[in-house]
Amino acid sequence: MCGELRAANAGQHVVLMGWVNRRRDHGNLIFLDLRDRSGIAQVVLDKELTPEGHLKGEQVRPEYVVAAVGKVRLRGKDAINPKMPTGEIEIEATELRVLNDTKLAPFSPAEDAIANEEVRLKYRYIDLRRAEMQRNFWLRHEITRSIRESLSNQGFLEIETPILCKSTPEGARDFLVPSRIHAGEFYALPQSPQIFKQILMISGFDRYFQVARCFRDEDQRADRQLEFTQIDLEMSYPRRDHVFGVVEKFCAAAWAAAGITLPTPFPRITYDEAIRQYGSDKPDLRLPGLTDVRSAFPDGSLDTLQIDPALPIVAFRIPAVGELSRKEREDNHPLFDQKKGAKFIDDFKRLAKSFPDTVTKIRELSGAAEGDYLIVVAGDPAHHIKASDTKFEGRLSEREINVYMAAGNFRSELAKKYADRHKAFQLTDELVQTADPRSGNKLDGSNAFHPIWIVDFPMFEYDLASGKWVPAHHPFTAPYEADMANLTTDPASVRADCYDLAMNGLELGSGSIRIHRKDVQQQIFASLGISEDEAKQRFGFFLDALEYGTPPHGGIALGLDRIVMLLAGASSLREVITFPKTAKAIDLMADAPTTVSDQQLRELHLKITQRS
RNA sequence: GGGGACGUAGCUCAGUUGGUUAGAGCGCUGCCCUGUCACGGCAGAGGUCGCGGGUUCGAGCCCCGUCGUCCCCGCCA
Repeated sequence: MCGELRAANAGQHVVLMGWVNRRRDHGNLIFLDLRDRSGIAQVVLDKELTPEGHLKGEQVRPEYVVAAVGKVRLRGKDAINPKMPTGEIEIEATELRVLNDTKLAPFSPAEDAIANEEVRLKYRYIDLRRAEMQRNFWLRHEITRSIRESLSNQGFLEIETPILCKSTPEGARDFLVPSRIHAGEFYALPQSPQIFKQILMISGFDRYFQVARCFRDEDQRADRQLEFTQIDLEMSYPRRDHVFGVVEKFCAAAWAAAGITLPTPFPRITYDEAIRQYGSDKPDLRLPGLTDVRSAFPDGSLDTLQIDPALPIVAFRIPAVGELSRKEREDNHPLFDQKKGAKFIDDFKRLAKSFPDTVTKIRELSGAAEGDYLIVVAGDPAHHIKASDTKFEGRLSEREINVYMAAGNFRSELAKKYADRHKAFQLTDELVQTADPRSGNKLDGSNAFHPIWIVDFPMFEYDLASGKWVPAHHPFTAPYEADMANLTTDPASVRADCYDLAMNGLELGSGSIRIHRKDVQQQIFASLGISEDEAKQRFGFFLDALEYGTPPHGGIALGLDRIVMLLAGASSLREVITFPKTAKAIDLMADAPTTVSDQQLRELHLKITQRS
C-alpha cells in the first residue's frame, strides 16, 4: 500500500496501484503522487530510466487509475519531505500502466477546499476518496469493531431482528412497505428493535446486542437522518447500574479506538436538575450552566421589570465574548425562543440605572468575569402560554421547565455563535484532530468530552394538542415502584426508571428498565388512555409474550452515527454516513425516492391518487 | 407546515448606489522545464449570474414567485 512504505522498505520491488493524486511535470522528470486508502507515495518517472513510463506519465491526469512498477529507494537528503509519512522514500518506476482514465471530476479529492455539499453528495464516490472521509469511515469501522468486541467480552450475543415489522402507530412516523401477497396490507420498517429485543429476553438470550439500522420518517436535522444506526442492547435481571456499567465500558472502548481515554464512571444528574442547571435534557457541560439569581432581585423590582414572580429567574454567561455593541446584542435576539413564555435581559447598563445592586449581585452569583456575555432569563407575565402550572411536590411544573428551556436553548445558541471566542468547543475539535488512533497512544479526553447520565425522567408528559398523557419515553418503560400508587391520581408525579446518555449537548442514547409484568403494562396503557382492545390490536403479540415467564429486563440504545460524529469532529451526521439523504430526504447520488412503474404499483395493489 | 442563510466559470469566491465588454484564485487545454511535493514559466479556453415573471432607458444587484442546498422551530414514544 502506498501510505505504508517507509525507509525500511528501501530496495524492495513493488507494484503500487492507486489514483494519481497530483502530477508534477519537470520535462524529463515527472513526479506522480499515487494515492490509495492508506495514503500517498511519490513515484518518479525518469525519461532516461523508463522512456515508455515517462511517456505515459506525460499523458496521465489527476484521478487516473495507474499501476507503478519499480523499486523503493531512499530519497536524497535534500529531497526528503518531512510533511509526508512516506517522505523519506520514493518509487523509482521502471514501468507505468494506465489501468483507467477519468472524466474530469467536478472537484478534486486532493484539494483542501471542500466543494459545496450538494456537489459532494451528487458525486459521493469522489467525495469519499478525500482523506478526511476515508479517515471518518476507517474510524467508524474501528469504533464499531471495538464496541462489538467490548459487548461480546461482556457476554452479549449479537442477534438480528426483522427489518419488515408490524406497524405500531406510536412515536415516530413509520416507513411502510406494501405487501404484494396481502393486498392492502403493509409492513413497517423498525423505528428501533424495541419489542423484538424485549421478546429476546423472554426467549432466554439474557444479553443481546445489535448494530441495528433504524428508520423514522420524520424531518431531518444535522444530527438526524431518516435511516440511522443504533447500538441496541438489552439484558435480563439488570438494575440501572448494570446497564450503565456495560455502556461505560463500551464507550471507553470506542473512545480508546479513536485514541482518546474517556474516564468512567460517567456522572449522573436527575432530569429536574438538568433542567434547572442547564435548561436542557442533554446538557453541554463544556460551558458554565444556569445560575438561580432570584435573590438578586429585591421585592418590588419584579413588578417594575415585569417579571413573573412565580417563575424561575436564572442567569448564564458565555465566557470571553467581549464587549458587544447594542446592534450585536440585538442581532442575537432572534436566537431566543419567544414562544416559551419567557423573556431575557441582556442590557445590564440599563438595568444598573434602576437596580445597581441587582447587577452586582447577578455578576457575583453567576461568577461572571470581565468580558463574559451575561444574560438573565425570567418568566414573562404578559406572555401567557397554554401550559399546565400544576405543580407536584418537588417536581418542576411545565411553565417552570419552559423558562429553563428558553434559557438553555439561548445558552447553546449563543455558545455556538461565539465558539471562536470562548474556545471551549475548540478543545474538543483539537483533541479529535490530534488523536492518532493508529499510534496506540491515548490522549486524555476528560476536558473535551463530558458524558452525563440523565435519570429520573417523568413517566408522562401532558400533550396539549390531544389533552392526553403521553409516555415521555415509550409505553414499556417501568415506573418507579414507589410512584406506582400515583399512577391514576397524579400521573405527572410518576417517575420512570429510564435514562438518557448525553455528551457535549448531544443526546447519545436512551434506555430504561422495562415493564415485565402484564398487569403493570395494562395499568400503564390504561393511564395512557389506550383501551384494552387497542393495546391488543397494536401490541397483542407482545402482551401475550409477557404472560409466559418474562424475566425483569432493561436496556438502552446508543446512536452509533452520533458517537462517530463526535469522535470524527464532524458537525453533521452526513460526514459519517456513506450515502446520506439531504434535509429534504433525497439521495442526490442515486436520485431516490422516485416514482415506480404502474406494473409495480399493480402488483402491490396500490393506486396513486394525487401527484403533486 | 413555519422562520432564516445561501445559489455568479468545473471548484472556491469577489462583484460598490442599478450603468459600457461580469472578475480573481484553483482546476482545465497547449507549449517549455531533471528534484518537485499546493513545483515553476508562457499562452489560451471557459458564464442561461439557479429558474420564471415584474419594475426600469438599463437588473448579477431592486420586487414577486419558484426550485435546490444548509441551519433552526414544529416533529423525532
